[in-house]
Parts: sequence; C-alpha cells; structure tokens
Amino acid sequence: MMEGASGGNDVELVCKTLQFEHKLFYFDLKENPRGRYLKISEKTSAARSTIIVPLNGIVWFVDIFTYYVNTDERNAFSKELNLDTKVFYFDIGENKRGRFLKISEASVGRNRSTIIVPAGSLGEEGWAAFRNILLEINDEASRLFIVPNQQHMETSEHLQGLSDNVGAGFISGHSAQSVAWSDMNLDRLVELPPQGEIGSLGLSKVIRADQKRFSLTWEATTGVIS
DNA sequence: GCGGCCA
Repeated sequence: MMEGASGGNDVELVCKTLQFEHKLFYFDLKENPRGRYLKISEKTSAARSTIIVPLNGIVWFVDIFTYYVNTDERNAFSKELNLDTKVFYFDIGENKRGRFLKISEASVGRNRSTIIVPAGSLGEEGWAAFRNILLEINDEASRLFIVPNQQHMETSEHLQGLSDNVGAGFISGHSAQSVAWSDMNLDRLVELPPQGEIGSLGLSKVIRADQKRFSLTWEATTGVIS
C-alpha cells in the first residue's frame, strides 16, 4: 500500500494539458520504481477523475482513439483493453451536449475510475486532439528512454492486451508478435505511413497538421474548410 | 455555459 499507490515520490517526466470545451485534461508521464505510467486526469468545474495507463498502453490508446475518430458513429463498437492487471473499457455515449467517449479503468481492489472525452461539435476533433497529445507523449517518451531494440524485442507483453471481439481490424491477443502491430495499423489507419511504428518518425506531425483544419471526412485532403 | 459516468 505504501509504495506505488499514492505516487507522491513519482518523478514527472512529461506533462501536458489539453483544454477542450469545458474540460481540462492533464497528461502526466511519471516514473517510479515500479515502472512508468501515464496519468490522465479530467478536471471539470469541481470534479476530477484519473486513470492510470501503463507506458506500454499508450500506443493502444492511440490506436483505439484513432479507431473512434475514423469509424462512423453507427459502426463504432465498444472496446476493451487489457493491460497488466487492469482493464480499460471504451464506450460511446451521447446526450444533449453531444457525443462522448467514456473510458473506464477497472482494476482489482480499486474503485472503477472513468474519464469522459467529448467528441466535439465538428465531428471527432476532441478525440483527435486527445489522440494527438497521446502521440506527442509517446513520441517524447521514446526519445527519453532510448530503448535500443524497442520494436524488435518481444512484444508479447503488449499484444496480450487487446482482447476485443467487436469491430473490424483489431487482433485478438495471441496472434502474431511484432508483425501484428504494423499489420493492424496498415489495416485500419489509412493515413499512416507504411513504416508503421507509432511514436517514431514524422507520424505525429502528419496528424497534428490535421488538427487545425479538421474536416468531418478526415481523409479528405481538399483543404477547403471554412 | 455546459455535461455525461450510476459506483
């Protein structure tokens, strides 16, 4: 209980914020003797809720957000992401204010914690902005910890996580090893460069460029947006 | 000027 629970001694490596509509999201990449994790907090007027994502889960969050950005509302399914000992649930909801993505973290012996990310009034620009922050963090993290063979080491740890039965394109756990990640991206994300590996190269730039002139069709490159 | 989440 003493160690790792409160995170009081944890080192902050990267801190970012995203303000969207009436919410403020904090992204804090932290490190403690147990490992590295991303703390994502959502602060509303009074309330604040937080989820803790293991470092190796960021790429999955990026991928899942991309899925919801690119998938038509009618075809968007709920998703589950298993990471280490916790499970993240992704669900689409809607009310008068608009659509939102609910992310719930369930872990043993702890209360379920949830954050809600608005889709935005234009389409999914809120989710896209959220995803871009995750990309930036992943990018900076890969620069911080110069892992020699990150993309060649056994990725079974990563790939065990995504047990997902709905929607097209997601692998189910134990399929291939390092091949599956790039296959999945090439399958699902048309805008990704063939190199595949998220967090390296110019991927974040490509997507960040779309942020300001976001269009509902997303893949449209006309640039005619008023 | 938001407001979701149902523990």
